[in-house]
Amino acid sequence: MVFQKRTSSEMESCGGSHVAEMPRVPKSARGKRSVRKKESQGQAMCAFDLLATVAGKLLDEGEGSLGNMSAGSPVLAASAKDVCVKQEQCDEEGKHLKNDVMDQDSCNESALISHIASQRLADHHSWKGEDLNEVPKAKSEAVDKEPSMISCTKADLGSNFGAIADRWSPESVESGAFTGDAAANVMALAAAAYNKNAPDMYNLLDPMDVDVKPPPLVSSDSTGEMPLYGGKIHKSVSFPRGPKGGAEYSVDRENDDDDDDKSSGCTHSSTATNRGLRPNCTADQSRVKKFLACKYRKVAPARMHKGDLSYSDADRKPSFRNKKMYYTRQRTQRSTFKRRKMLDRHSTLVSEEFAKSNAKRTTKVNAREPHAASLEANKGSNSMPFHGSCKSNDCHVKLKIKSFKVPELLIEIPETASVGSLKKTVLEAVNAMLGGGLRVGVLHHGKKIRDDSKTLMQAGIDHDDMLDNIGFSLEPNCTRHSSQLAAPEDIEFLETVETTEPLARIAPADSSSKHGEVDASQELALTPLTANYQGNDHDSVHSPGGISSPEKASANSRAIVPVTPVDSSAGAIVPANKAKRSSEQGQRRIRRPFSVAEVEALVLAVEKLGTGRWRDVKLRAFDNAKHRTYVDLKDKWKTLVHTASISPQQRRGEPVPQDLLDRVLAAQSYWSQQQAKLQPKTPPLAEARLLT
DNA sequence: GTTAGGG
DNA sequence: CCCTAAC
Repeated sequence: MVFQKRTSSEMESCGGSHVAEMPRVPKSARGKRSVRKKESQGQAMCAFDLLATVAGKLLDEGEGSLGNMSAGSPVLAASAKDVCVKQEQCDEEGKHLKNDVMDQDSCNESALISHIASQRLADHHSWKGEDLNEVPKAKSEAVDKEPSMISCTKADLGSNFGAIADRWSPESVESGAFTGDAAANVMALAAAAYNKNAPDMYNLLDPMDVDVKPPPLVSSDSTGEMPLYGGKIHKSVSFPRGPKGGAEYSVDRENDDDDDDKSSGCTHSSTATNRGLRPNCTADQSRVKKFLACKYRKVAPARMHKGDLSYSDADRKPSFRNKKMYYTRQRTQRSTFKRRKMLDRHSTLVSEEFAKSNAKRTTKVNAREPHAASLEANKGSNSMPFHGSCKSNDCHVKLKIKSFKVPELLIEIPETASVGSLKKTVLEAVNAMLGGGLRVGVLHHGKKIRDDSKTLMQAGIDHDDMLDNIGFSLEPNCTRHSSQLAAPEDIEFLETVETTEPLARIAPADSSSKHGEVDASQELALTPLTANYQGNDHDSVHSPGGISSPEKASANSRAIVPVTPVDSSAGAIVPANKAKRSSEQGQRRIRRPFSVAEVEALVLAVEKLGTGRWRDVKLRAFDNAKHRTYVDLKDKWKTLVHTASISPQQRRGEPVPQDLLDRVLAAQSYWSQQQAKLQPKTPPLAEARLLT
């Protein structure tokens, strides 16, 4: 009598009857294991601190020694040991926060369940979600914090900066040039310079925060999705639901996802060390620090030991992997966690892989320096030394860099675009440029000094010049590493970043406005990307979940083409190893948020089949959605249950109709109930009676 | 290959 | 989504 249940239910055309299947005896007896060891994480060293300290040491030892980094590396390594390892301090906060939330959740849920338990599934529609919407204070507080965290994590500074700083570092090191601060300053300056060049955009750039909530973009989210299930979704009468979540819903999600994507992209570039950051231990930054620290733990040693940049990611990968647990536990908050996870994963799997979205990011560094325009590199030679260091003479010159000139940027954006998108667009443009590799140009009396080997003196730069006659410019740099950087890996990495990334990101989908020259390269860059990253969020399938697809993402921010005035051969570089890299096994599956329709189908199936039969659920409702595995469905259900048990304010992504969530809870409670009854060897009869 | 859970 | 233990 056990066997027929499937067939029978399978044949049911899922009307309103929820009671269809005899729950399969759950294998839940399997003990749950939370085996994974939590390795000490307290060891996490703050990358910044480390860097700062090391840098400090180096600097303290005199600029002279900085001039020759070939000998500097050993110094670095040595110094690193002495550096006192600082520990992440802001962890607690996050933990508490989480606990709060969790506790509340569980309370909510249990209360809810009990409430539900007494009801029959059939009338689950009757109870309103309002009951669930009460938000315990602690909870709301937690929620309130979220935005800031997100924005920060998002700005996660780092990756972008890190990547850049990192890319600078080779030169910096060799020339004894930049310290973390310098790198940061440069970044800020870049923005500042831009502001200067485009005064009217000053305010737009000023915040420099990546848009957390860009303006709503019309999304086609819930439109073409039905085909997915080939008519398997039965709109039974028992599901009175409002109009499907339309464009407005998807907006948030898009941003959300875009967000994630960004973060993932950030990941790629994150193999870099983030020296541009300041070790202020704000809650936000601490996360960043943690993240960075984790990475840095691995990267730094490799780098230090090798004494140059010749280390390959191949070397790092394994260790990254092994240490994963170090930070897995550091989760402090959901959203942050998610991001970090992605980052971690990426770092381990495709660490050196193209820094997908440098262009998307900016950092708090900028944000905190709204007036970067007047930012000063007043640390003298410490932070802004020239290539031709004044090693030979002891008279150091003090520099005051008021601004950097930035290559012209052309931005074209429809009038209808929102300010937010404008910001984003500009930001992208700037970042694309920055992310594309920069170098500093030095101008003396307006004349460019090209010979790096010249000493300042030889160049005719003396004290008197420093303040007024010296100018710095940021220039796109696409050739430098080919000669300077040792490791092919790095070159590859950089090239990838420089070319495909920014271009692809910005490339207008409709070639409506491009500047000829760059065009071709865009094509080049875009093609391979499509197979990887862009495809990342772009649902190749019918799934409307495909959020930040290029079209959507840049719907309002069309053409931004960094026009590189200098001899930039950018775009000439062919992203050769793109495919190779991405195709490597480890590639994380692209994120495909469940659409409301999918959720509905899932709910429907679960209502009928129950939890614990995901394979059947899959076959039943998602047989045609090859990208949805039963594990996915199971996971989705898990999240749905959770989602349903939290306040609407805490939910993210495309809103799931409350009634659906209600059904989720109802079904969940119902089926868990069934399982419970089965556990204590309750004969199937009981079930049969219940199911009647 | 499935399930169930933790991450 | 990923990873795994336990089936």
